[in-house]
Amino acid sequence: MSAPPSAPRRRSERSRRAIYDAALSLVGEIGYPRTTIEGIAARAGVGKQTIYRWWSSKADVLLEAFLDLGDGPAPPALPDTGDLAADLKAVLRATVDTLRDPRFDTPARALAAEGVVDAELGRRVVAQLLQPSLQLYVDRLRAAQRAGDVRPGIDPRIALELFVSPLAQRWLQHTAPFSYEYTDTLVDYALYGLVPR
Amino acid sequence: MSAPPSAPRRRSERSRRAIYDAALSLVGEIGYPRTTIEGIAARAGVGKQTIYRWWSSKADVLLEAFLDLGDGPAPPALPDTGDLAADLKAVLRATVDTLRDPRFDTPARALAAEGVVDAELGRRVVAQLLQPSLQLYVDRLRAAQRAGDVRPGIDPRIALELFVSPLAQRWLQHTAPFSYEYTDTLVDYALYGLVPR
Amino acid sequence: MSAPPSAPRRRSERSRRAIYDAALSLVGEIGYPRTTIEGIAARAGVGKQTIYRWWSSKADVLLEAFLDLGDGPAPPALPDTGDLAADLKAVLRATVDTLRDPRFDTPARALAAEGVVDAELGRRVVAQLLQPSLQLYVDRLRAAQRAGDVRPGIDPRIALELFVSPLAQRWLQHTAPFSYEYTDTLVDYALYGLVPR
Amino acid sequence: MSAPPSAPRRRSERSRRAIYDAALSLVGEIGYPRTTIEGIAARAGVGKQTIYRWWSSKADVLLEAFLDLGDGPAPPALPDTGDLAADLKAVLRATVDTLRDPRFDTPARALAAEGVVDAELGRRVVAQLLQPSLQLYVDRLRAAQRAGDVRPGIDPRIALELFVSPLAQRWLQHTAPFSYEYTDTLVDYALYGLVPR
DNA sequence: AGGTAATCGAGACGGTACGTCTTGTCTTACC
DNA sequence: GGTAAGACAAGACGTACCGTCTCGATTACCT
Repeated sequence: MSAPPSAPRRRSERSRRAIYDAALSLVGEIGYPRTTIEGIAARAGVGKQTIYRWWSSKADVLLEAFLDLGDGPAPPALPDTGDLAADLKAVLRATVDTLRDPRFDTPARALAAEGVVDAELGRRVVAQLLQPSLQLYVDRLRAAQRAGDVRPGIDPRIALELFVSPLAQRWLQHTAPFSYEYTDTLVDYALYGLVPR
Repeated sequence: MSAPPSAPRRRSERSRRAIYDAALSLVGEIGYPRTTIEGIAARAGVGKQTIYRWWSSKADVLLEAFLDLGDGPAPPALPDTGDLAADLKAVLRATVDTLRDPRFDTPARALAAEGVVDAELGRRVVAQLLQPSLQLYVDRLRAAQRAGDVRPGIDPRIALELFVSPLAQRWLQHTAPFSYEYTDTLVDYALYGLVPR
Repeated sequence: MSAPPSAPRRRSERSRRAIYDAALSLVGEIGYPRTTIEGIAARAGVGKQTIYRWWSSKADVLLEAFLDLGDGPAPPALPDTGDLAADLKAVLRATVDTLRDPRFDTPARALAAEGVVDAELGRRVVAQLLQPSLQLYVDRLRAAQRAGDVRPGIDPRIALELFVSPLAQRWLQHTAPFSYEYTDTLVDYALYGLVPR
Repeated sequence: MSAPPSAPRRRSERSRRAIYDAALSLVGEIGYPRTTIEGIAARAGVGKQTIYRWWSSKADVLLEAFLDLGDGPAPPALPDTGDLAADLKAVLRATVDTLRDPRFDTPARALAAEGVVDAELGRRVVAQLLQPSLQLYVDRLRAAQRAGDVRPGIDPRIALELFVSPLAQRWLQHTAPFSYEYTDTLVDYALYGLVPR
C-alpha cells in the first residue's frame, strides 16, 4: 500500500508530461497513423530512447496519455431520479456530446482501432478506459432491479449492451450522424422490447 | 452503347487473383500489420506497380480480396419459420461460428480496425461488407411486423442493432468468449425488453 | 552495292524523325541522365516498342540523332593558305565556338561520357563522330609535310593530338574557360616545341 | 577554439571503410553502371541511410573511396636527372602501366565519365585526383626552364597538356592500345615541335 | 482489289533501384 | 543512472524506368 517498490527511481516527470502532450497534440493534428514515435520525441524535446524505455509502443504511449487526461475528477455515478428511462437517456445524450468532441474522438478512435487488431492492447483499453464507465450502468441497472423497474432475471452486464453497443458501433463505423433522438429510441426499444406488450 | 470506352483495357486477371490469394494468406499467416504491399507483390509474383496501379492501399487490396471471397453464392434470406425468436437465435449462432473461423476473423477484423480510423474505407466496408447482411435482418423484421410479432412503430434498422451491435462489439473488442447462450440471451432481452411485462 | 538487303522495309520515317527531335530536345532541356526512353517515346508520340525495335539503348538513339543533325553538308576540308599555323589557329577557334554552343555541347558531352564507360559505344562515337574531323587535320598536316613546313618523319595522326587533345580535355573536364588565346598558344607550342630553338 | 562544434559527432569508421571496400570491389566486379547504392550497402553490411547520410551520390562514394586508396604515401616528385626528355618519358611510361591496371582503370574511368556530365563532380575529380599529379609536371618544367632546357616564355600549365592530354584522351576513348613508343613519341614531338628546326 | 504480315500507338506487366521514412537498438556526453 | 542527441542496421514506402509483352489499328506490299 506504500510506494511502488521497483518503480523508476529517477524518472523525469517533465519528460513524461511533455511526451503525453506531444502524443495527444500530434494525434489531434495529423492523425494517429502519421503520428510517429520519432515525431513525439522531437516535439517533446526528448530522446527516442526515453520513450522506448518506458513504453512499449506508440499505442501504449497514447493510451497512457489518454488515461492521464481523465485523471483527477473521479467518475461520477449515474443519476438516479427514480425514472430509469429518463436517466439512461440523459447519460447517453451526454455520451453523444463527448463522442462528438474531436479532442476525445481522435485518440479514442485510434485506441479502439488498435485494440481491435492488437488483442493485448485491446484488453487494456477495455479494462482501463471502458470498464469504469460501464460499471456505472451496471450499478444503475441493479438499483433499478431492486426498485422493481427491471426484471429480476436480467443480467445487467448484458442488458447495458443493448443501448451502449449500438451507439459505440455507430460511432466507430461512421454509420451515423447519431442524434439524441436515436439514443432515446435505443433506450425505449431496449427497455420495452420489440414485441407487442 | 458499344464497349466501355475508358474501362481498364487489358488488366491481367491472373495477377488479380494471385494478389487476392497472397493478401489473404499473408494476413492469415503473419497478421495484418506485418503484411506489406511488398510482401503481397513478392508472394503473388507480381510487380509492386501492378498493385499500386489498381489499388490505393493495403486495406483496399484486402477489402476487395475479401469481397471476392464472398462472390458467387447470393446471400440467402433469413429463415422464416414463423417463430421470430427462434429464427434470430439460429442466425446469430451461425454468425458466432463464422466469427470464430480464423479465415474470416483475421481479415475482417483488420478491415474493421482500418475502417475505424480511415473514414472513407470505413464507409466502403460498411456498405459492401455489412449492409447486405443487415438488410436481411431488416427484411425479416418487417415480415414479423406484418405478422404482428413486432410492434408497428418499431424501426427495423434500429431494432436489429439491439442484438447485432452487442455481438459485433464483443467480437471486435475481445470482450468475450461469446457463446450461443449469450446470443440467445441477447435476442430474448431485445424482443421482450428489460422492464417487467 | 544495291539496296540494303535486310533493311527495315516499312519503317516509319515520321516516327524516326520525331524520336530524333524528342531525344535531342529532351537532352537539351533536362540533361542526358534525366532523359529516359519513356520520356522520348512520350514526347515523340510513339510507342516504347518502336524505339526498342530500332535502337539498343538511350545512347544509341542519341548518337544517331546527333549524326543525323550533321548529315547533309559534307564536311569541308581545312583551309590551306600556305600558313600552317594560321590555318590551324583558325580551325581551332571555330571549334571553340562550336563547343560553346549548348545545342552541340550537351548531347556531344553525354555521348563522350557514355563512350568512356561503354567501350562499344565509345568506338562508334570515335569512328562516326570524331574520325571524319580528325582526318581533315591529317590531310592538312600531310600537305604541310609535302610543302616542307612539317618535319618529314612526323606521324600526322599523332601530331594532331598535340593541339586537339588538350582542347578536348579542357572541354570535357570543365577545366577551362577556353579562349582563342589558349588555342593559339597550343598551336605555337606544338609547332615550335618547348625547348629553345 | 576547443572541439569542432558542428562536425559529425560519432561517425562509424568501421562503416566508412566497409563502404569504400564494397564500392570499389563492386565497381571492379560488375562495372560502374550496374553498381548500385543498395548493392554497396548490402555488401558493406550497412543500412542505405548510412550511405545517404554521408554521401550525395554513387559517384561521390566512389570518388572518396578512390581518394582514400591513394592516401598515405605522399606523391613523389618527378625525377630530375637533368635530361628532361628522359624524365618525362619515364614518368609517362609509368602512367601507361597504371592506366592498364584494372584496379585503377575501372573506377577512374567511371569517375571521369561521371565528371564529364556532372560539372560539380567533374571539378572535384579534377581538383582532388588530377591536380596533384599535374602539379608535379609543372614543377619539373619550371626546373627545366631555370636550367635553360625550356624556352622562358612557355607556360608550364599549358605545356604539360601537350603530352598528358593526348595520353588521357587515348585512354578515355579507347582510341588506342597505347604503348611506350607512343608516349616517347609524344614527348619528342612536344619538346622539339613539328616544324623543321 | 483484297489478303496478309510487319509496324505502329498504347500501355500493362514483372522487375530493380531509387531516395525517404520510421523502427528499435546502440553509443556518447552531459548532468 | 537517466537523459538528449543522434548514428546505426533493417526494411517498407511509393515512384520512376527498365525492357518485354500483348493488344487492336493502320499500312504497304504481294499476290
